[in-house]
Amino acid sequence: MKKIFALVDCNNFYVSCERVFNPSLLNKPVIVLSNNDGNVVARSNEAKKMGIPFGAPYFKLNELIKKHGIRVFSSNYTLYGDMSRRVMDTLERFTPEMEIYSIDEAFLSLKGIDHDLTKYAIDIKSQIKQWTGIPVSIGIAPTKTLAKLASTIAKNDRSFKGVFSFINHTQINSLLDRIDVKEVWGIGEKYSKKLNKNGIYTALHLRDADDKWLSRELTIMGLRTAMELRGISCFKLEEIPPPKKGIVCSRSFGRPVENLDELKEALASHVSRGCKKLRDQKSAALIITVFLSTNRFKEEPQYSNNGTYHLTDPSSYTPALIYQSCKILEKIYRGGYRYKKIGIAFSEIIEEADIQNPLFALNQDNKERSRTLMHTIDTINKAMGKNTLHFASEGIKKTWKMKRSFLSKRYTTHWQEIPVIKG
DNA sequence: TCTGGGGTCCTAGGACCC
DNA sequence: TCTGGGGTCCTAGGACCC
Repeated sequence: MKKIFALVDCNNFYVSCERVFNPSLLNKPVIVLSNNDGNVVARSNEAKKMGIPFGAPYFKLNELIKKHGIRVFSSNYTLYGDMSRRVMDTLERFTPEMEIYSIDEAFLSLKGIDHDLTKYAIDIKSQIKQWTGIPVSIGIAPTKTLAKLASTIAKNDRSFKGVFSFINHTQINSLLDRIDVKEVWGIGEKYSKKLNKNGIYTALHLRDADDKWLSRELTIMGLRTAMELRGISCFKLEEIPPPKKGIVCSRSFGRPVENLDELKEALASHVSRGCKKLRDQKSAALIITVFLSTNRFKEEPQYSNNGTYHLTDPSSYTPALIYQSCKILEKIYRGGYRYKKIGIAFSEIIEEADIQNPLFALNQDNKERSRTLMHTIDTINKAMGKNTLHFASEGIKKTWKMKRSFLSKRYTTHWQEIPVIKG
């Protein structure tokens, strides 16, 4: 049977989440900032119309914000993560096969749905709106790449009311010819420039480009993208997310940090989060990398470096990894610089099931104890809230923590912050 | 004063081996 | 003086995504 994909894409997701719990934001320009209140990562349609680009640094927008009364929010990932889960739970009721592609997007397989596909998608859309308050756009097509484009068409052309399907469409060529090639999934800035230089400006041009040229200039991935535009499916639905091959945890500081002990605190809390991610996916790492850097936007002495340590046994045991990463930090740290960011990366990640106990492990008891300790901490934190228990090395005051000056409440996950309806 | 964080895949080139 | 050929593994870097 022919494949049929639907891409469900939440409109301006973070802004929409804020609006669900704060209706005064409707029809107003709203932006949401990245971690540390750095850049704009989500914009309402009104904000987009004012010409605020994705990624604009917040501090450059002061005037515009004042002039137009733009509402500003810090990223509230606790809220967005929970809203995402609600949207995905709703989608799951409509199809057994689905891939959660990102916090605000999911691919569905509509193979075997025998009623009118567009009508079905309209039902999905209104159900999500009703149950979660989040508006979505839905694109339907025989390949993922076309489904992505279909959802963009659905979003941008109001006459489609949020749903567009390429299936059995008679005007595909003229539609593809109206889409800039850089809108195509997999074609970024560099590739679109290269394509333009060679006379390829639209999705239609890319579809009809020469295969050999494509695979030479854009690698096999570019060729696959063109194939997908032709309706030949090359990217399948990934229903079960594969375990991560690398895990990175880093943050920039709310203020410059010079002091080694403060860097260690920040590092320890990143390691702690990273180890939790390892344990959540039932895996352990063999390689730790620590990296730190100064603020590259400042005209002041710059330094960045990283250091790596290979563990003898794969581990996800927080205290051990904090210890090792601090040793790495001591090696790469140079005094006299104003640091902006520190982070940790875990690689060579092994699944727990594949870890063989070393033949002559003398410390089997210790291992068992470590595992129990981690499990206990994770369980308590799950029940009582993140960071109920944490390691002393992560610090108490954490004055280096990221800035989040415009944080909304955690409406859906904390009893104290639940919205109250006044009668 | 102020510029995010976390991933994936592919390729070229070097090291090393027979 | 001559400067093989093929294979594998690893790494760094480049491209992309949200």
